[in-house]
Amino acid sequence: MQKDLFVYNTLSRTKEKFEPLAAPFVGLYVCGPTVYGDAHLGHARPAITFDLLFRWLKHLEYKVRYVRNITDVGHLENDADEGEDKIAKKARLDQLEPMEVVQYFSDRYHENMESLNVLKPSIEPRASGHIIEQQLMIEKIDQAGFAYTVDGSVYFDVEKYNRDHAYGKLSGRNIEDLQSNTRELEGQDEKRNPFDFALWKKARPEHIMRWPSKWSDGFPGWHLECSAMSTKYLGEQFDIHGGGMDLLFPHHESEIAQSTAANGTESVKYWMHNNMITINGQKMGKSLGNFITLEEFFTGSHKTLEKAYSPMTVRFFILQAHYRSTVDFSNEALQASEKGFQRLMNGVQALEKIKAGEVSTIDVKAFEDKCYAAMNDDLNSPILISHLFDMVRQINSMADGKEQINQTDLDQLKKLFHTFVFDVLGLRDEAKQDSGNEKTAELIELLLRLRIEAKANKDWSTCDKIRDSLKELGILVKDTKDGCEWEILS
RNA sequence: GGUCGGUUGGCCGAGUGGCUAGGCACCGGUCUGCAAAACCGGCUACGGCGGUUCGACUCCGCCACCGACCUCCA
Repeated sequence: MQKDLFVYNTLSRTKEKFEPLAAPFVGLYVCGPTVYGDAHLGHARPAITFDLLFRWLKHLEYKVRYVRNITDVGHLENDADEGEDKIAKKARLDQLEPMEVVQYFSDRYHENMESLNVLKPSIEPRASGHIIEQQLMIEKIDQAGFAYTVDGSVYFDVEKYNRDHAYGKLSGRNIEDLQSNTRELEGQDEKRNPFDFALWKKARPEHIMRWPSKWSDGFPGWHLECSAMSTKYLGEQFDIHGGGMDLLFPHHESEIAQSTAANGTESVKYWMHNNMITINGQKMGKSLGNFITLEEFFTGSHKTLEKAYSPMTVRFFILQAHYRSTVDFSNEALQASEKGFQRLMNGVQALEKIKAGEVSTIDVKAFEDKCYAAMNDDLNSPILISHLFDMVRQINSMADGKEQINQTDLDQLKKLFHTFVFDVLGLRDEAKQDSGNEKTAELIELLLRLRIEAKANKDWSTCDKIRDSLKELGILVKDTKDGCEWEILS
């Protein structure tokens, strides 16, 4: 009934049937954030995309080990020799210990992820905690003959690797093109070829993040941490590696080369990449300076934002586009998502109040099949959401007495709706959360009872006064056939 | 310049060789003391030019435009 999951594999550029290397176990590795600044909307995309995958795999009863790293070393600011470590740079500016910066932004990241209802990964390793593993991997690569050392720095010999392996297979490049297209950067003279990349870099005297090694006091190269940590926690071969499309080249390409060189085998079976979030049609990114942090979305404090957008609005907005499409940010789009999300939540609440009848005019089984089909088709969350909206309409019709449902179907529908809305899409009803205060709820109920009395007496002015006053407090009153409902507006 | 991807209605965003999602906005109707909500209905598009086909938004070719990557980037 659940059919098979198909995922788009960047390696083959096609959707492939997902078959774990060792079912029911699934190993999933995703490139996490570099913690030297607040997370922005772009960071929410892979987090939510792979959260969706994680949730779906678990729903399909796979036993998933989800590893998402935190990058807290490496990643040079400019180029290999002239640049300084991003973390170190930020630390010097703020007069903080590098690890203090890392801790601060890691905590902020975790808070953002919690707000977005992103599940914690099974393991969240830090690059700085795996220096030894990275050094050991360099040695393996060196022993295999794919590394060379120049003045305390170790480089990966791409040309040699390419003789027996296809460097560029993931990103669709070939070494000749790279030869002619790689920019001439300063201080690259240590490398045999411009496309070679560092495995270990000797630290200059002022470089404060450094570790001792047999080659030099230095730090590991950009791409190494993911290879080392994925190997450590998921094995030399594992199922899925995810990340943003912008990491495809050179990061993931180099990961493949490193792992293959070190272990002798191809490491990843399925490569999955989420697309970018754009703003005014351009990628939102740190380097372009056009990013809006998640915190700013939640508080509405960025000048581009017309208002604050709740975490669930942001999550829903992202889920309404397929993960492999770009999604363009705009206030209009966010507000459409906000309204839509509210409609969905209202539907969930309406469903709770439906009373079963004798017969069903609703096809619950067809609904179920369509939902599974959507998710199994490369996590097509927008299609899933469209089916949920179709069902919301039917739920509302039931509430209006225009459609009917029997007890068996009703139970099943409630279960399905709950599963897909909350467990799979990972949404949560924020209004419900806000009204968590029982006293508040009781007070509102009291006022509404008074209003119903006034209404019975056709005392419209009292009636409207209560409704209007509540609205000013952010509480929306909706009359129904036999009474009224209320909800807290965000 | 190279590689890859995109161009869908007022906006966002799916998708398929013929039956052409969904949300938001807008318009009309039902309901309602009024409003809101809800329901019903309307609005209904696939960048341009050729080609394949009984039939293309969907396949192919060319062109235009946009973007990503080629440097850290989610």
